[in-house]
Amino acid sequence: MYQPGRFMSLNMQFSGFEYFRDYITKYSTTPLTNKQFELLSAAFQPKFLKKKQYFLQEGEVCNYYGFITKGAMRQYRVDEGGMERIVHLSIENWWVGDRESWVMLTPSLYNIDAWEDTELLLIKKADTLKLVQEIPACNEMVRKMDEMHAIAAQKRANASISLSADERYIDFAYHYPQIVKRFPQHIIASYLGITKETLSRVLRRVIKK
Amino acid sequence: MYQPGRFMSLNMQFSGFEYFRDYITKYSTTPLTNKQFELLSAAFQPKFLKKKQYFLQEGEVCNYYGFITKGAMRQYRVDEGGMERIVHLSIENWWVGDRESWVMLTPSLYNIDAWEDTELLLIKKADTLKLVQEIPACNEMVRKMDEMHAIAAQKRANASISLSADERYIDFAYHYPQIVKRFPQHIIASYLGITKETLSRVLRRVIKK
DNA sequence: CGGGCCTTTGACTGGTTTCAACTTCTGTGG
DNA sequence: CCACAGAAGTTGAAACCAGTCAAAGGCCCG
Repeated sequence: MYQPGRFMSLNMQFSGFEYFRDYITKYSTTPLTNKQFELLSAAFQPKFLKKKQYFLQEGEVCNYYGFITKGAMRQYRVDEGGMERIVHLSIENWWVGDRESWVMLTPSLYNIDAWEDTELLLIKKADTLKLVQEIPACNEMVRKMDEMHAIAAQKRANASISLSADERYIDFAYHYPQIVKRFPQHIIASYLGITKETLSRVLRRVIKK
Repeated sequence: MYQPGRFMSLNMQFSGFEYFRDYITKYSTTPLTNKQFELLSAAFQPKFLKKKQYFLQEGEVCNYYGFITKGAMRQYRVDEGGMERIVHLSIENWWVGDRESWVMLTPSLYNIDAWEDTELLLIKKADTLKLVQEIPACNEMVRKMDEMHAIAAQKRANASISLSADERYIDFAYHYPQIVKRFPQHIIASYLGITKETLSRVLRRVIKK
């Protein structure tokens, strides 16, 4: 039975696959050879999620990481009061997954689901280890991603500690306009750690200017 | 003129140098050979800081990272109102440095100084790149440290967004009792993003239980 | 003993949350 | 194409948590 190369088949299913190539090459100093890119591509499998469908549920171990080629997803936990606390929002060209569970192999505290119909490229934990060892550019990319992730988290902590609700929204909307457009207000509010009512009032104030 | 190996000389100056070896080996799956360990050691230089002395000042680029073998340090920035906002506290067996400046080679927004008399092992940016390339265990260690760092930063961001002052203190004191013992309350308060007065009241409430 | 640093306490203020009611928007099935 | 239900956003009033300011007390070290 004839089976086309994984790379080709992926390419045909996802118009967004080229974004992925761009993303990879952007992060590595030495450009990937075609050979390496195919090796890389072969490690990924496509996945479709309909709106509201889970990518990961609380208690599961995050064995897959996903690169979003189309759609929008959210990561959140449910607090004691039953409120959904958003900890992460991601759209095209971003990764999704629970980093802590992924790295430590512990059950996740979070849920991740699709906010819109979404197309993903999935990679298994074991396969990343192989890739990182075999492709230097890949190793470098992962390290840079971790660094960026840490820096971003640091900034977020600083923001939530020292900025007012108004400032926090303005700052976020400035840096991530695409995200703000893509999700409803109450989701953004939750991500910023304020209530939807407060965000509504913030917007009234901010728009005035 | 006779010059003993770097490793030996370091060993003699720092009783805490063995902690460093433990630290390294703990993080790498394959144990280091003596050869590798010497190579590693040669890249580090000892440094002493007296209490209040700066390791890094706002505006400088962080070209060195430090491993603390003895002492305690703080990283903070000064806000518009002249308040010192602590962003990081570290003691023996921890690293110090401004990750963002270190990674991006941009001027730091932070100050880092010694809270107690401190002994450090310093490494230069360029040397880390070499080590990471030449010693696989080193590469692995750096990646794991990045991962841990990213996870910790994430947790801190979540805590500062969704926990009350009481919860934040309890959580922090539970996870980092050594740090709490080592610094005065107003420093801990600043790190948690609350005022010293609030922390004082928190403690009164918490101790009651 | 005095001075600096740290902590505690009280009164006041303000930004945010909470709760509840109401409006607007949107997509779906009859 | 309208009707309607569910989701999203708005508004007001009351309660609350934490910040600010000011003053006093504790503690340690020279």
